[in-house]
Amino acid sequence: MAPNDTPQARPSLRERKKQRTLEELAAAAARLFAEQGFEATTLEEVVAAAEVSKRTFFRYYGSKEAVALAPEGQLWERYVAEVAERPLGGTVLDSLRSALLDTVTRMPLGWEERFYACRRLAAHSPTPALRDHTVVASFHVQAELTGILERRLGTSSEADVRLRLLGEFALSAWRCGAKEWVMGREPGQTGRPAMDATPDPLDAGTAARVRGGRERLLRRVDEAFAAIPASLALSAD
Amino acid sequence: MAPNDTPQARPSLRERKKQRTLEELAAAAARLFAEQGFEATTLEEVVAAAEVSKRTFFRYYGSKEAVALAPEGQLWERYVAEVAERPLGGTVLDSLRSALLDTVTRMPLGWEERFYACRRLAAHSPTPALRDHTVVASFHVQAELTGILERRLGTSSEADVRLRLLGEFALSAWRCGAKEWVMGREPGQTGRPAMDATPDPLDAGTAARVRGGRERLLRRVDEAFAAIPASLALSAD
DNA sequence: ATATCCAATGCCACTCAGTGGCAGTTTTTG
DNA sequence: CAAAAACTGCCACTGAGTGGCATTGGATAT
Repeated sequence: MAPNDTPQARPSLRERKKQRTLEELAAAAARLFAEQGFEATTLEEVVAAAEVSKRTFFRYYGSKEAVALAPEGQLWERYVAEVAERPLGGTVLDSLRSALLDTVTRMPLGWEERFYACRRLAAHSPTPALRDHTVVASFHVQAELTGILERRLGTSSEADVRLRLLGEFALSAWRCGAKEWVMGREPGQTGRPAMDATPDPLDAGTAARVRGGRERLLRRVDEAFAAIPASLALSAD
Repeated sequence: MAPNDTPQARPSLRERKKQRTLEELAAAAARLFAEQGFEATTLEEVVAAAEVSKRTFFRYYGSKEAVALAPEGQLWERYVAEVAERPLGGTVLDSLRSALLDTVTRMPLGWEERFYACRRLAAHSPTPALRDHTVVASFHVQAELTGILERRLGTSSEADVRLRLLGEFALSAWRCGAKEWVMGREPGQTGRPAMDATPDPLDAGTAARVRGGRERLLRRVDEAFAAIPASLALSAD
């Protein structure tokens, strides 16, 4: 039925246009939010810059927050697909970890810069709307993971609680690792700020070598996963 | 300076009035939301029922969601206070667990019914607004816990990641335990629904013996905490 | 090529949560 | 009792998000 059963499966013109608007919206949003801040920018401005109607915007993104965090959304989309398909062996938590690391690794070129930009935007916003949205998004992922694992493991009895917990832990590790990364903190370092006090709206030029690139993000997340057992045993001096 | 340095510290008249409006708002909201649903009820109706202006409402609650989940908010308020003050010994996770259980135990009489009502409301709402809010709220708690623990333990070096993870785990266990509770699922039970299919808006009469009361909630949360180590080791058949 | 179909878009009016500002009221304080 | 401070009400306003309907423009069949 589809006109393109060709091995290379060129997406139809219509699909390509949709993809283009999707990206243009994200790009326009990223630019405007970076320039003026998230709350100082209205949706009207974004859709005007992307040359679509406000009504159309909401057919692509669920909210103003969603488009601001588009890079993160892309990650989650691929992550759940990865967990749903990859063969899983060893402990489930290890599977979730390696699936996540692989997904990050395979994200398109330059993704980490866009991701860094949106996380930084969230971290520096006066209102918590964006921060809250990242949390909520990671929870939708957790819920999906739980469902997938139930299906793939034939969820037995009270293993149920354990499965839910696993999803939580995987996302906890991600949140911690990602947070460490955006804060640019070195692992064996103490105290809070640990980076030159730069509340610069847009870091000038290549100053954003993006906190050490994607490899460092991977390392941070990996460390967070690895720290899980030790954290459970942590006791008060 | 305060006019009441009396041992019994009677809160000033002004304080008592504030407390009253706070409760009246929560009560009016709970009633209307239960009757008509969360999204079908406008804020105007709520403030009319409580006989305050909309402007005043926002001086008491941060959002429409916040007042709907007021019982949960009360819990968190007391929980962070508890963690901040109680002496902590043994593993940190155990401290977080027992602090949470104690806090639940000491909540005012009838709290679990209001809590159950608002959780059920969230679970049955067509829009995810309330569900999302519970998640966000638990994260603000997690952030506060992390801060408190840093202060109390003199956060050393990379113990930082572990601390953050601990906060996440405590709240993960809470979320899982509370979810089990509201779903009324028995621990050694399989499958999804596990309760008679009752999407009844208000369970008739005392039908809500509230899923076994507060003790069962405590047990569920305790079980979730206890399941943490086992979940880490869970492997694919 | 032309007629047809249907997905995607644009436009418009609308709801409603949430905010700023200021004037009026009540409690506290001296 | 007067002045200060805290609290409230009213009103206008912003801006996100939605429903409905007409219109455009790829896709498809003849």
